[in-house]
Amino acid sequence: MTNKEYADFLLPGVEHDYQYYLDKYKPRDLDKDAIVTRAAPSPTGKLHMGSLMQSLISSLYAKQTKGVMFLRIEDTDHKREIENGPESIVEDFKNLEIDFDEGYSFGGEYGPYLQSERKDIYQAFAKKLIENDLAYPCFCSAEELDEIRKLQEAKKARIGYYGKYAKCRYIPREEVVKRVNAGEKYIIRLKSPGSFYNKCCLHDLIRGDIEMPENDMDIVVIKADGLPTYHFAHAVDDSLMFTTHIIRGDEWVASYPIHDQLFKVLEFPLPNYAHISPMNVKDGDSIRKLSKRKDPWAAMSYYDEAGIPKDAIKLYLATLINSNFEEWYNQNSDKSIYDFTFSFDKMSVTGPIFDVEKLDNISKTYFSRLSAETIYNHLVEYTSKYDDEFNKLVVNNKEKMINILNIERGGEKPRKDIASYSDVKKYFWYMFDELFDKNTDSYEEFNPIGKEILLEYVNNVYDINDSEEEWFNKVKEFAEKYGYTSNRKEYKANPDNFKGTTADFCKVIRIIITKKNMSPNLYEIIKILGVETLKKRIELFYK
RNA sequence: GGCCCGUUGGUGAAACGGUUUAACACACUGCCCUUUCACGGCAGCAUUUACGGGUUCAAAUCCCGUGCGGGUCACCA
Repeated sequence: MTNKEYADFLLPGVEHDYQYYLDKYKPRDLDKDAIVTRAAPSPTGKLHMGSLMQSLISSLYAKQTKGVMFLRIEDTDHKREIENGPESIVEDFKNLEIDFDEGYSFGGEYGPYLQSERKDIYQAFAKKLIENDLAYPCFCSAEELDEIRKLQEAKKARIGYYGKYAKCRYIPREEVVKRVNAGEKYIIRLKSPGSFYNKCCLHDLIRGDIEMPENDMDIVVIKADGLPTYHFAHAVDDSLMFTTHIIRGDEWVASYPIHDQLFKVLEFPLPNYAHISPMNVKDGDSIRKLSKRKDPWAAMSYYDEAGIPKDAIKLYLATLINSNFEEWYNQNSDKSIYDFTFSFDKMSVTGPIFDVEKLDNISKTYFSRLSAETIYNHLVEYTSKYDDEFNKLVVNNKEKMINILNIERGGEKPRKDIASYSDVKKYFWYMFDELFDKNTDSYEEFNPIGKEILLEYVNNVYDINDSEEEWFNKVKEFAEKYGYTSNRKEYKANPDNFKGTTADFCKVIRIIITKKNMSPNLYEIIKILGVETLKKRIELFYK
């Protein structure tokens, strides 16, 4: 039996040999510096902050080098897969506005992009290994493996399937044939040519050079279901798909020696690696990895519900990716994150702590730079999904809503208060009678003024056509008549001589019409609300 | 336990042996502006880079050790 026949015997029914695939996938025709990268999620759940971070970084580098970013679904573990896994991932990426140039559901020359559909490809390369005596079948059961582990623990030896512990490595070919023919189940393991006492070096783009012992573990290459392990799939896929940069979580650093060896043994050139640190979160006094279970804000759905724009999140992540991004962006606020040149060596080796307050600030700044029309459009979209009642008001009062959003917007110093689409209702509910009338909040405190005085102001003094300056002058004059001085310094010197300042007078009006001490420009609010509403709310307050 | 990584203020961080009395941004505090709250402006906020040694004329930066934090050791990715 030749080696080739032996390989066919162990992995029968494989349509093509590896040379076929080597010929089939041609190198990409791209600029020399173009980065080809990918998102390679396993369909085991929803996308979260960590996935966004990884895919954003990948897409940033692909875009800025005119490279390619593709999507590959790593569905080699059917046990953990959720229903509609791949579709749900595509959907999530769409919502996050991460664009792919090719990949699962996007098409491309290097597919299939669903690993379960590449079984033949992996097996073809596994056969190559067998032919070269670099892989062998293993008949060990879970129990046997467990025994080996226990033995190693007792002897304080390194744990794993290697060296003399790799007992199936030494089974003669004749016996293998006999056992296979007898129907025994087996998997394919790498016959590791490495030694624990040799060094292997990872040249990481972010972390620099890391020296580790060479791999000497006979790791599994093809599992019992015929599908590859992550390690083997990584080597085969990223070679055949011509990925230039592997950008992935740092939990993979430790298995780099395996990957290094696999690429060599398969005679593939090594790609570049960039291992990114996971995002952390402060939990009391300790710091831990962001957790899908414990941290509601780890899930992207949290931001969708809260109405925090994806672009604001990306802006925040960009500041974590390259800290000099923020300064650049503050000077180039009209540009997008894709206009900034990110670099690997400015990326931090330590995992950042997710800072909700910083996100909040960035989101506020982001909103302050949007036009009222843009916010309006997104608001309609947001409320249609999460707030029917408000959605009706927003849709039926388009002009009014835009006017409201326009208060203190534009110009050099736009107002910064809205940080999410849900904030709009929180800050402006009182602009709608429908919401005001059923609101049960109590009025914030202030020193009262008689109803007659207020009505006198509304009926005799206020004119909706006044400019802001005219309006304010009239307010000052009127308030002065009732003991509210417009001279702040005078008031400070002798507070007892006055009932208050113009500010105190305005406060009364503000609270009566909004219930709150905090609101945007009063003049604009009254103007949008109109005299009738003003009167109605005064009546309501004194009722 | 083995292997690997990290450790600069409340947070993200800059600094790549001397231009550092450790940038910048967020948060916080105070003042100013002001029709409120914000925004904005100004100022303050690490006597010092986890700790201990060493190398050097010179260390946050290089080396060693300790502590602490993290990752990884699956037929999971």
